[in-house]
Amino acid sequence: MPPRKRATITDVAAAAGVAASTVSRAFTHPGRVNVHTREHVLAVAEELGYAPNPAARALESGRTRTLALLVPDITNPYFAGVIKGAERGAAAAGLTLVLGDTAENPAQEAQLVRRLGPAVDGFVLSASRLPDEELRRAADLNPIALVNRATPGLACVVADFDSGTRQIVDHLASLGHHSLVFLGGPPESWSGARRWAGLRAAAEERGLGATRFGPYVPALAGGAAAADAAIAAGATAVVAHNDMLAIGVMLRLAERGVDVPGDVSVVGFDNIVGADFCNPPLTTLAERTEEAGARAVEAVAAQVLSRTDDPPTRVLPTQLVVRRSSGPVPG
Amino acid sequence: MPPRKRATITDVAAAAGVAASTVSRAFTHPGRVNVHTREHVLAVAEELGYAPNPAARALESGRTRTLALLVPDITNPYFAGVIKGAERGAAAAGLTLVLGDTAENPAQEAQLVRRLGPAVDGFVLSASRLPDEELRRAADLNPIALVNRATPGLACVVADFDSGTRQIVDHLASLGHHSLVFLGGPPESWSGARRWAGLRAAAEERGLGATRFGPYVPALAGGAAAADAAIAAGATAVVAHNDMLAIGVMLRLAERGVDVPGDVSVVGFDNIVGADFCNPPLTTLAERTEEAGARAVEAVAAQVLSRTDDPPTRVLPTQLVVRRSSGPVPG
DNA sequence: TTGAAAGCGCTAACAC
DNA sequence: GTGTTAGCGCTTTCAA
Repeated sequence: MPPRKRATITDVAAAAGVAASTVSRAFTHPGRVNVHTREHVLAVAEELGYAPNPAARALESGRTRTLALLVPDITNPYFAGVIKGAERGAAAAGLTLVLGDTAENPAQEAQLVRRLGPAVDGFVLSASRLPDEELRRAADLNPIALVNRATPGLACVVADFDSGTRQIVDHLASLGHHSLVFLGGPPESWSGARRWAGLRAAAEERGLGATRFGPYVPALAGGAAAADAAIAAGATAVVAHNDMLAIGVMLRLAERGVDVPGDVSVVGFDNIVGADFCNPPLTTLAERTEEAGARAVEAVAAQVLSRTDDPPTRVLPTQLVVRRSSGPVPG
Repeated sequence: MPPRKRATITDVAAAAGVAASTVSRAFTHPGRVNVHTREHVLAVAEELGYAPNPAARALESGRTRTLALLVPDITNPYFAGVIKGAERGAAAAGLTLVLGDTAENPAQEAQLVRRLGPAVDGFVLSASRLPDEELRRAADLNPIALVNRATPGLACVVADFDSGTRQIVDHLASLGHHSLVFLGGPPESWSGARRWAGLRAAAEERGLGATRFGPYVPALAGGAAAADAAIAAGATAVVAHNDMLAIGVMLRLAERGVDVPGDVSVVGFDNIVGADFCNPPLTTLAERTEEAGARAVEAVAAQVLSRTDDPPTRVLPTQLVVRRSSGPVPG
């Protein structure tokens, strides 16, 4: 069964008694056509419910006016902000956004990049799991911007983890803690590595001890093992790979009768929806995820217009949101 | 600046020493080409990094192998499940998913439908705010499936609110409550109307009183006003339009020293991420949002293949998840 | 089994 | 200011 028939530019041209090219101009170069003809053409188009066929435009121009955003897990609230920001940025630039879920799987990510490549003008890759080399190869075919992943030669938007981790360490130090335990996430996570590196450096600077446990599943479910390890180690302050893990940790701590923040302070990363209403509300490092998404789209759009040799890396500020899960060291 | 050059079918044909049509066949009708030629062609294509241009295919066939999913608010965790399910369904059918955020705005939704129409094979509209008539008009041009919205003549996937609301009322009745207060969401919300209608009917059946307050903003922020109204009315059980509102209500109740569930029981709708870790964990009606997304995609895909006169309405079961926010009536 | 040629809807280059 | 024409990359007749 054929798709419903839509009015084409020829239909409009015939109905308006002009050439197809005039209809085309009326839409794309309104200035280059007589005001009267244009209005007439637009009226006829409206009446016929005509809308230009993007596929045909794309074929001619090589531009699809479409961007793809690939995220590891659409349901992860962290990416909701990135998606929202990218959506907003794309809409502002008159671009369509295609969304892809890579299921945290590099192979799936590579396949999507390959398959979507010819259909889009560029990619925003959020928390990409692809090796640097593969990213660069993909960037030869399509403009790419990375979110929370830095690869030399590619446009990147990253959170300022150096400042962020220092804020966390300063906060814990000011509460009298002498050491912290980092509950790590997936080993391949670029931002996970940056978080730990930053914490470690800041802790050393401040004379705090810092230990890393894990890797744990960066989800509620990963919290039990992480919390048990932290308890066994006698930690007074734990910093989790992300908020979901942090909340999972607090759930387990409560289950085991450990008071937060009385016995243990808990800090997360991301400031997701829910960090404000979990129990106790979570102290966490807020990233500007929406802005990151929007900026990444901008970066790709800019590269579409003029290929840059040295695309920029943008560092977005981070801010520690102190809630009730962190408090003075016990004793 | 022109987009990067990609290998075209002609490049592959030239490199393989065959005609373009043979390359085309090697990809689309593998059976109709000599095994040797095909393998050779595919090898050359692989080497050149060739991938068929979807825009060109779409132009010829009128099929884009792309579906659009429109949601009122991407960041709302409720829609994360729908998105995930739709994404999965689309991937399974070899379709690309385009995502659009309508910002809860009917005009924006209409514009997206219009603009995306020629670029996609069909739409999944989640919690559409469009009037029935407009939906039907859009359905003349593109196959459409609705999620949690029923419009005669269109394919719909809806949650079983009749059963769901009965489960809620039965649960409250079994706890000894004599009446409930419904804290309503947006007046245009189809599912909001269904929820209230169901609660009301079930309450009457069970001999419980049921009152509706609102409308409130269906978000954390709407909770304060809603909670205050419930307190003023002396409610022992409140059912909120959705989980975000319910959690917002609990936050305000805690602030005002009202114990949940000691003084007031709170029930939500949606079972979002966070309903399990808010304080206290929320009793809520779980919908199968992922399945809804996947089924809706299936429904659209089926209509693409053969236009049906009477597309089906699918009702998905709902299940009350009892957590600690609901308890025996006080006194 | 394969090649040549036409055409999908649109835009741009070139006439007039 | 507007019409004519060619061609974007691909699939699909139609011949061979």
